[in-house]
Amino acid sequence: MQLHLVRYTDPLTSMGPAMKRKPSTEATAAWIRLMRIQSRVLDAVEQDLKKAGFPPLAWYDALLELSRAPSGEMRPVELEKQMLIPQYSTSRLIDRLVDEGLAARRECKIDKRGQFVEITEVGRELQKKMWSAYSAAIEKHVGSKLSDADAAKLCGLLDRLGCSCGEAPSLAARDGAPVR
Amino acid sequence: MQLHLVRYTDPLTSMGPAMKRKPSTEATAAWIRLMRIQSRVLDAVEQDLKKAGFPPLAWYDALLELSRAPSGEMRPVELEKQMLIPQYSTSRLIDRLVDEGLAARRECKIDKRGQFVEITEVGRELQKKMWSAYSAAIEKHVGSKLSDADAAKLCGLLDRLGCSCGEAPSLAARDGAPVR
DNA sequence: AGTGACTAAATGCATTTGCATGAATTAGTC
DNA sequence: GACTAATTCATGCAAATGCATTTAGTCACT
Repeated sequence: MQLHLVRYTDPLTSMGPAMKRKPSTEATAAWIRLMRIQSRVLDAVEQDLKKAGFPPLAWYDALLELSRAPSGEMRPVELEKQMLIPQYSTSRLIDRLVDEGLAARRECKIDKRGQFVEITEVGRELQKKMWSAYSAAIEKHVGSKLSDADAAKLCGLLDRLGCSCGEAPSLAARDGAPVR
Repeated sequence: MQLHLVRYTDPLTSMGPAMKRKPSTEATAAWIRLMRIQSRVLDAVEQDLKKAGFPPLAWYDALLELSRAPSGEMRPVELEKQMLIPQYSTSRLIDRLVDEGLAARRECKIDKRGQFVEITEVGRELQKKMWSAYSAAIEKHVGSKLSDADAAKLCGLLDRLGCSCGEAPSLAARDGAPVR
């Protein structure tokens, strides 16, 4: 349908060595759905959490990662890799967790550039409380709209776009769901 | 519809007045994938556009909506509804488009509270140029990883989460892909 | 016409993000 | 060991975002 674009709008497209193929209507539709639905569902879940008086989801993700780490501590760099967020973002997220008494910075003796971040008891408790509200929101906005079989299919299709998202499903579902 | 909900009853669920049903591992896994993959794919596409020297996707969406509107103009409120972004966000987006000469504010005679926003020739050109890069990015990050049949399946599954995202696929793909 | 409820859009202010850079430390190389 | 490159983390600054409020205009009703 957008053939006319290819045909005469853009001579650039046919020139470069970087040949630009146009997506099928199906692919485009999938892209749109992926963007719109994700945004809606995420919004809905975050709103639920917020209404219940909880901090943003990113905090949960960080607390979950920390709580899973051996002895509840990890390096910021590691956290950064797990959460797939930029370095400065991690740094500031940790700032806020520390400010709220949910985590603490510990000196790192083996590498003096770095540090360790350790989750506190309060942090662990918050993570658990949040999971209760969070899981309810997931059920409400995802689980209740899809059979398990369909959810699994959806996973499979999405995975092909990202080439695996790291974590085994069984692990992920054990006591929480990291997001980004 | 959601028979699986009724199937099992754990003690937790049947306790509170606020019935918190836990999601299945499949649902949780789907949620995680939806969040992570979307974020990755969106990032990848936005990066491609940025590297090509183009403004953010939101600009494209707005320009596309405007270019589709009869005589290339619409009310901010309408744009807001189409794009599913907050009112203040629309207001500022328009500011930026106007600053760059991509759109112009027009007086609205029938309702003096409001206004019309009209896309300029430059705006239309930018929209077309962006679509060329944008569509290439969609093909690269979505189309090339999924058969058309699978893309269609993915659409179907996602649609069930959001209960339709407004637009008919054929229309959406005609000359662009609005995102949020 | 006057009042109050409502809608369209803009804006002030605090918070958050993105980007680039800086400071400290470690690693690699000769 | 001295020098350069790479790493870990923090931060200043500009831009973007979210939220609440303001301004201006409309509408319904009496």
